[in-house]
Amino acid sequence: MPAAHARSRRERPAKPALTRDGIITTALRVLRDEGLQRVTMRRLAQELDTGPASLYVYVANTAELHAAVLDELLGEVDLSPARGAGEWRERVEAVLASYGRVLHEYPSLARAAVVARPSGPNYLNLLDALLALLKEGGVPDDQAAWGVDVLLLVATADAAEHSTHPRTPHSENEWNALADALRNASPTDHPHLAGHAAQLLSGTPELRQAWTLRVLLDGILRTPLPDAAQSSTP
Amino acid sequence: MPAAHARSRRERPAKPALTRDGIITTALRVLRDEGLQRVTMRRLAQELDTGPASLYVYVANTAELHAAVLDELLGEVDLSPARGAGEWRERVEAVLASYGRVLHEYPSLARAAVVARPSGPNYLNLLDALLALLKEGGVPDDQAAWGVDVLLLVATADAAEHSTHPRTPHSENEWNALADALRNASPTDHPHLAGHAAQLLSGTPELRQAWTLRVLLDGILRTPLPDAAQSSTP
DNA sequence: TGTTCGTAACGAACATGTTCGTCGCTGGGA
DNA sequence: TCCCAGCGACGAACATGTTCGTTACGAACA
Repeated sequence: MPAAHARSRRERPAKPALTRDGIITTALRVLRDEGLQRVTMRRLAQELDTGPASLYVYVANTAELHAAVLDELLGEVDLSPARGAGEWRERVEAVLASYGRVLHEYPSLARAAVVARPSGPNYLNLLDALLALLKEGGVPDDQAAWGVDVLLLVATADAAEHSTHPRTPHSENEWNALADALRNASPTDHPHLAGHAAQLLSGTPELRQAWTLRVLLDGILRTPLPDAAQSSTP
Repeated sequence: MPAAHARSRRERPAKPALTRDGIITTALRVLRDEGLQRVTMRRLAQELDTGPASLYVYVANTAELHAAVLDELLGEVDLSPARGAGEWRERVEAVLASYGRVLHEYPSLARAAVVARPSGPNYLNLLDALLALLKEGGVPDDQAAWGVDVLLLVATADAAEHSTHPRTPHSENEWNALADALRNASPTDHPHLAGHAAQLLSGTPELRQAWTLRVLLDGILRTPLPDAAQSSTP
């Protein structure tokens, strides 16, 4: 019955052609309206009046879709500290904190970002801003180039780790599992853990992140690249 | 027809009672025999002669199952450098390299580990070994405590990122997408990216990991904890 | 005008994760 | 000996991700 199909097409001439951009735009709308857990292939297909299979021409899989969505969201990261005044370390901290805040809004996106890193314009803006700050701080170009990668890796992984919903009992239990394990560490089996549980578990996520950032900036600033790395360009 | 059920039970008196340990052991067997992609709830249920729902009493979800499996696999990490002789930094590098090698064998496990960190005995051994090495290197106790966390976070996230199968064209494409984006960066929009693509993309994963590790160790060794962190124990 | 052919789109199918309501066994009390 | 209450186990159901083979459309050509 081809007539029925043809007619359904004719009746919807306004239907936009399937496009990667269109898919991502729709994904963003669904994300804001119903949350990330509703940003599924099927839901988007329904929204675009097609079948799930059609989307796979433009998007490799759900993870890549989420990464693309994240890239759009990255437009909300506040890069103004990069152009402002003040101590460069604090400004790096401000930019990464803003990045972290965006990731924390949509935890699953952080997880997606660990695997499939975005490469859109907003991500490039972020890279550029961080590079500018590092150079301003006197970090040699090559160290800065590798350094931004590590900074974003840590920020992303950190968000992914701390971003299991506060509501789920699972994360609570898992965290307690580790905490209990540390507190009950046997002095003979794990001499360096035993008695140090408090230290290992101390600090708020914010304090730890701030410290980690200082560790990284300090190390990036001081550590020259290995000699072998000067000319290799894959 | 209850008789059928009863008889099937009688005919299999050797069937072990459902146990978290049993589930994980079975998961390990399936992992070695058929790869991680076959370690599914349904496959395990079939292996244990039960339904998928039964497993959820002992395992919260697939991610936690994978984390538990990873914890078992962590037994293969070579911790002998921790007890050996030599420069402590190189021994940290050796331990983390071994850890990375285990993760690289089963990429999805690395991804699982970013979200749900293990807390089993093997993980504790790893923590203890790293702590021992840091202390040997003269790192203050509190800095070492926070430092091991960062070290493992980076090692894990790094494995998760570089561990998309070499076979899938997706990862290849995504990497090229980022590389192309960097190479074509406009000098006006991204002044710090333009012309520096080579630097940003240079180096083998191994060289970058080695550098990152030096960055971290150097920073961990030098950076004292913030004052506010001395007494907080959540 | 009528035919052919490549490409995009599609419907249906299969495997998976996760949850819900029910069922059957087991052990303790009358 | 019989009953029953609690609990672990279970089957079925639903939503999802992903793939396969087929189909409709429009452009090039005779």
